[in-house]
Amino acid sequence: MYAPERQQEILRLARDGGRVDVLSLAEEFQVTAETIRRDLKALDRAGLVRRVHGGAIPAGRLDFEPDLAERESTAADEKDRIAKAALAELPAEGTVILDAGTTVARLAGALPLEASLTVVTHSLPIAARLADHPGIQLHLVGGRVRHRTRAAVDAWALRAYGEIRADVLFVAANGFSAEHGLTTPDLAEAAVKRAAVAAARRVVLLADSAKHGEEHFARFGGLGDVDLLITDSALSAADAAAIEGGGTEVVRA
Amino acid sequence: MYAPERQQEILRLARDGGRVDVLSLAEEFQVTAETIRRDLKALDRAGLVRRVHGGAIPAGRLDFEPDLAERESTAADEKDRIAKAALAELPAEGTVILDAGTTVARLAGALPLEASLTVVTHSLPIAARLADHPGIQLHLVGGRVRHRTRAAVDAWALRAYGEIRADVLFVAANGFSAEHGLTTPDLAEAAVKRAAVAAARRVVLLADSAKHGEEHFARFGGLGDVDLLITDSALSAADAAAIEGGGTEVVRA
DNA sequence: CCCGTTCGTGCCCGATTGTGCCCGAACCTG
DNA sequence: CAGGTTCGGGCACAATCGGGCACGAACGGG
Repeated sequence: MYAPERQQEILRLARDGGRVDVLSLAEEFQVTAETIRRDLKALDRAGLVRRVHGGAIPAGRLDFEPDLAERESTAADEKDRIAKAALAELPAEGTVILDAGTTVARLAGALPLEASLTVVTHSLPIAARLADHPGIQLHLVGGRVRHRTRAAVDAWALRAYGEIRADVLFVAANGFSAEHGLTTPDLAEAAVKRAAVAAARRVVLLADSAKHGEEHFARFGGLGDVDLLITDSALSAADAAAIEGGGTEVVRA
Repeated sequence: MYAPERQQEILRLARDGGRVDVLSLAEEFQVTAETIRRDLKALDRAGLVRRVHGGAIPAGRLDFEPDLAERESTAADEKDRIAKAALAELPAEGTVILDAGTTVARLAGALPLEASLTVVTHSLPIAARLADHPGIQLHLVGGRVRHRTRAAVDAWALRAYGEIRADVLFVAANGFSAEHGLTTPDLAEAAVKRAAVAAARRVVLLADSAKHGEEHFARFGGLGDVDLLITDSALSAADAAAIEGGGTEVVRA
């Protein structure tokens, strides 16, 4: 039996039973658990199942995002501190744009209940989190929704950002550096980020220090577009000074 | 049972019952209270429940009037049957628009995992539910988000629906009757519904029989705009016949 | 026909995760 | 304010994970 056949069958079993587990599958297909793990990883990357400890669940069954709750726990502390520090950059009143991303989602969750703001976002999880916040006027930016990031992209999103002007944008990036600027793996998302940057008077980049020096496929701006970078204390003082030399203020939370 | 499964189930219990408590959950799932606390913490971090001493309550239900919640749960069976019946109206492939509303949300949750569709919606909960469905290309309609319904309205939404053409629209209404047509309490939502109706080749109305004869502030169309009404068996045969006389097919699930 | 490359798989081992237990602190209730 | 309940952080243990390495089969160019 070939690997793709096996994966197809695993997917069928997962959908039929609502769940599969590594050891039973290994027994069933007469292969080792490692191979099953590789299969599940492949299916997970394809977005067809959701990997869990010990097995997998077919995608679409869960209506919450485990990664938002726990998978980010590796850098959760840094992200929390960054989000906390970002609160200080919120205007007392006015309009802010929230980009997609777990750190920005933390910020959204940390918004004080008495905050009174207009928030614009193209991120589905962030919108869901803010929808019942009493003081927030929420504007959702539409578009095609990418499965992986749950963020809206493409024409509708670009046009919406082209029509507005916000006081502050909180933006995330998968990689940032003085040389290569701000990068992210997906072109469509990069385009939306670029449009959001253009729509904001002030740009605040939220990125933990692990992103520094990283470089991904799509570039959506340079550090010169960023007024303030909020990162964690693991960014070296030298790197911070280099960035500040370019005119970007740096906060190490 | 995997942790995410348990958390999903806890979330369901919380939404159904309006509340959950740590000890009962520990008993129910045969784990210790610590584990339940961790689950609740994860759900709390994801913004899906709100943690309280001794348990948790589902997020977003805080401002719900109890009688509204109760009415919702009493009609749950009907809504489920209606949603099930609506599945038969899905095209094998093509584009469908999903309006906001609890019955339509149930339809969204009941979409088979192997479905392959393009879905357009302006409802935040429905979008969240479909965002990681592997076979669905999801397009989100943006706009101002109303707190109460978590649906996007106003200019962006109207323009988006003005630009598309879908095979089927599944629409909800707070009231429907041959005389007064389709009504809902909010003008802005009515405008969006009207735009959605105009964007679809076929209009399917999902409404339990309690909505029949009800009349609300904003009217967004007549029964003549509806090709098919799916309701429950409590709608009298006479009423059904009257509606069918107007050219609208009626299914009593 | 040969041989280097690639891919799938199995094995090993340190790292991670989920869960339970414990205890001081915080919290409700009366 | 007192007493019991619940919380949350720390620790431990077992299961699982994932990266690295090796082996063998299939493939393809010379």
